[in-house]
This record gives sequence, C-alpha cells and structure tokens, in this order.
Amino acid sequence: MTSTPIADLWRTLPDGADTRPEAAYRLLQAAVESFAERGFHATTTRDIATAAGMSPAALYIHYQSKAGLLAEISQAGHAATLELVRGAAAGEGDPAERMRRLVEEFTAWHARARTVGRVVNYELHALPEDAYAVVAALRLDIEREVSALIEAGVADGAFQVSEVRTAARAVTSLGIDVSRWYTDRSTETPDELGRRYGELVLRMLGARV
Amino acid sequence: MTSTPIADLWRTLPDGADTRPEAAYRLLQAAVESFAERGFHATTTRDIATAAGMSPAALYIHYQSKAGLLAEISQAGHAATLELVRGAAAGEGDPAERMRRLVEEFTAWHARARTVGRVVNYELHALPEDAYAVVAALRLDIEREVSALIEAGVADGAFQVSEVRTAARAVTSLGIDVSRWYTDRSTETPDELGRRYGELVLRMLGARV
DNA sequence: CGGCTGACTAAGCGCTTGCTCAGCATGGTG
DNA sequence: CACCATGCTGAGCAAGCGCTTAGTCAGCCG
Repeated sequence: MTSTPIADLWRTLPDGADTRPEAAYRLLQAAVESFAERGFHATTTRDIATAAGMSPAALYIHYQSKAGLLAEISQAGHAATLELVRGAAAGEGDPAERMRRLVEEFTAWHARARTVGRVVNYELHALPEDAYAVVAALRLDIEREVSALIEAGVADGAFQVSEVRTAARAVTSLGIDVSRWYTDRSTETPDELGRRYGELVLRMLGARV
Repeated sequence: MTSTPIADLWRTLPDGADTRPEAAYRLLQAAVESFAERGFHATTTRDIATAAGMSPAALYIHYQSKAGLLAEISQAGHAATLELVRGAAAGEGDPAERMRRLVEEFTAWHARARTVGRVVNYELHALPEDAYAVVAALRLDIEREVSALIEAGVADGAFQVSEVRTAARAVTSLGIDVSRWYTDRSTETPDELGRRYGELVLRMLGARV
C-alpha cells in the first residue's frame, strides 16, 4: 500500500479535535479500499468489517449504514479537494503561476490518493440523495474556482481561451481521470506527473511557456 | 433518449450479416442503459429483462450470464473505438491534421455514445478474467496508436513533447472522461465539443495553431 | 392433421445481502 | 463491592439476488 492512508484526510479536518474512535478510522480506511477496488455495490458489509478486524455488526455502532460510510468518504474527499483548489487559486503569483500550481497539486493528489479519488469521482451514483446534494455543490464550487482562475488569466492576457467553461472542464477532467488510470506500477511519481500536466495545461490554455 | 442506440455498434460489426435475433438487441440495449446508469452490480437481471420486455428467464436463452452481456458490450465498444482511432491515425494529411481529426472524433464519440462509453471505461473491473484480457489488449492498442501519432508529429517538427507517453495519456484521458460528465443537458453538441477539444489538444502538444 | 422446434414464462431454488438483536467482557465510578 | 456505559460478537432474519426448471404456445414441416 503506497497510496496515502485515508485517515490523513479526516485527522486534518477543520472540525478540530480528533474525537473519532480508532475503530471508525479502520472502517473508513477499509471501506475506501474496497469501494475503490470493487465498487460500492460489489462491496459487502462483511468485506469492510473483516478488513477492519471486526464483525459485521460492529460497523453499525459507528455508522448508520453502508451508504453512510460512503457519504462520509465522499464529503470529506470533496471538501479536501475544494480546499486544495482554493488554496492554489488564492495563492501568490500571477494567474499562470497559480494555475500551474493548481494543476500540479490537483494532479498529484489524484495520483497519490487515487483510492479516495476513485470513490469520490466514480461512486457518486450510489450516494443517498441528501448526501449527493452536498457533494454536487462542492463539485460546482471546484469547477467555478477553476473557471475564475482561467478568466483572470484571460483578463491579464496570460491565457488565450475561446470557451472558458470548456477549458475549465478539460483542466479538471485531466486531473480527475488520473485517479482512474494511475497505479502502483506507474513509472512517474505523483509529483512528476503533476509537473508534466502543469506544463501541458499551460500550453493548452495558450500561455507562452 | 438522444444518445446513439447501442444497436448501431453491433449492426455495423465486421461479422457481416445481421443474424442476431431482435430480442438479443433489446437485451443489449437495456443492459447498456442500466449498466451505464446504475453500474453493473446494481443492475439486476430483472431490470434488464423487464426493460427489454420479457421475463428474467428469457435473458438466458440469448446470453449465458449477466457478465456475458457485459463482456459483449465491452468488447464491441472497445473494438469500435479502436477502429475509430485507427481510421483517424491512418487518414490523410500531416500528423497535426490527423491528430486534430482523431481528437474530434474520439471526443464526439464519447459524448454521443456516453452510455456505452461509461460501461466500456468504468465497468472493466466487473469483467470475467478472459473477457478482461481481450479488452485490455484493445486498450493497449488504442494507446499505442495515439503514441505513434504523437511521435510522428514530433519527428516532423509539428509537435514539441518531452514525454510522449504522458502526452498520449493526457489525450486519451481527456476523451474518455467526456463519457463521465457529458449529459443530455450539456450545451455543447458532441461535434462542437470535439472541435474545441481538438484545438486544445493541438496547443497542448506544442503545435503552432 | 400430428409432431416438432424455438422463444418464452411462472415459479422458485439456493444463496448472499444489509442489517438487527440479545447477550458478553471490560473498565471507570459510586 | 454493585452498577452501568461502551464496544463488541454470534446468530440469524427478511429481502433480494443470479440462475434453473418444467411447461406453454405459436408457427412451420411432412
């Protein structure tokens, strides 16, 4: 297991204190691993509980349902991604520099945390309706953040883009799809891949590099 | 339903004559629709059979299993995609022209046939091992075709690319991900999207456009 | 006409699923 | 010591799963 453990996502949440019992972390970690590998519907509560070292019944002490586990993973994953994007978009430098950093970090995250990334991006359809609404709003925010940065680049002449929304789609799309194809056996490190994608995206947006 | 019917994929297969009973087409169409919307594991044989207008038992007269249906969809979808890519890569014009056409068609296909595209790209893990092997070989061929075209463009000075494999990944990645996010409500037509993505990819590859 | 075939259905089998519940061990508190 | 809250387990329930079986029926052939 070389991908980043899911726990890092939760322990650094803005909630503050780390009040979650350790067993709940193990369940989350096991659920992410299994949802990413087999998909939500092919994963059984017995799979998750066994991987977390307990009986199926114990799962229901910490989470109200299998879908509840998915909802928590999905919301935390999206929140972390949005935070990453916001940080890069509001960082220092001109729009081109910020876009480069955004793509580098966005890409590297989707490579490094590809198991979480798969759940976040490809198991949306299994979310209960209320959890889906929360997550959909976060996704919209991410897209808007990228669009705004492209517009800033167009405004100051750094980028040449005819359709901002299409370009924004392409930028996020490239990063998201990394979580689908990136594996342990990939020869590029997440950071290398990020740097190369940063380069490609800047050229795509018409920046002179 | 504005996406292209699955049947078109099969009726134009190189097998020649159209010998498949009409009921088998209805089952394929229903399976694609349901696999794309809910995923393979969340789809029941009752879903498929009902949508095709028959009882669950009738499914097993035409296909040996639910996974057999998936295998046929996946193999035909991959074969069609490879054919599309080969056609564009071996077409007329210099490497840049051919790459533009390849991206235009690849992208438009993933928008237009997004239901098939979702099954083809996101349900691989549910394939039986032998069917997976066939499909994995087709995917490798697609990637190789794109890489070869990029290399040709680099050789004749049209493209400036430091890592051909990474660039090829990015090109196919952009197209594949279209099947994830494109919907009926998208404002761009598949052809428009294809043209815009063709533009973006040429710039990404360092072509002067 | 009788006999046969191929597409189909009603019923249901054996099994797995998500989830529940009664009960048990542990450790802190009075 | 008794008491209870907490975290967990073994057993198992109701529902739903993929798939099978026995049998129906329309249409074709001699």
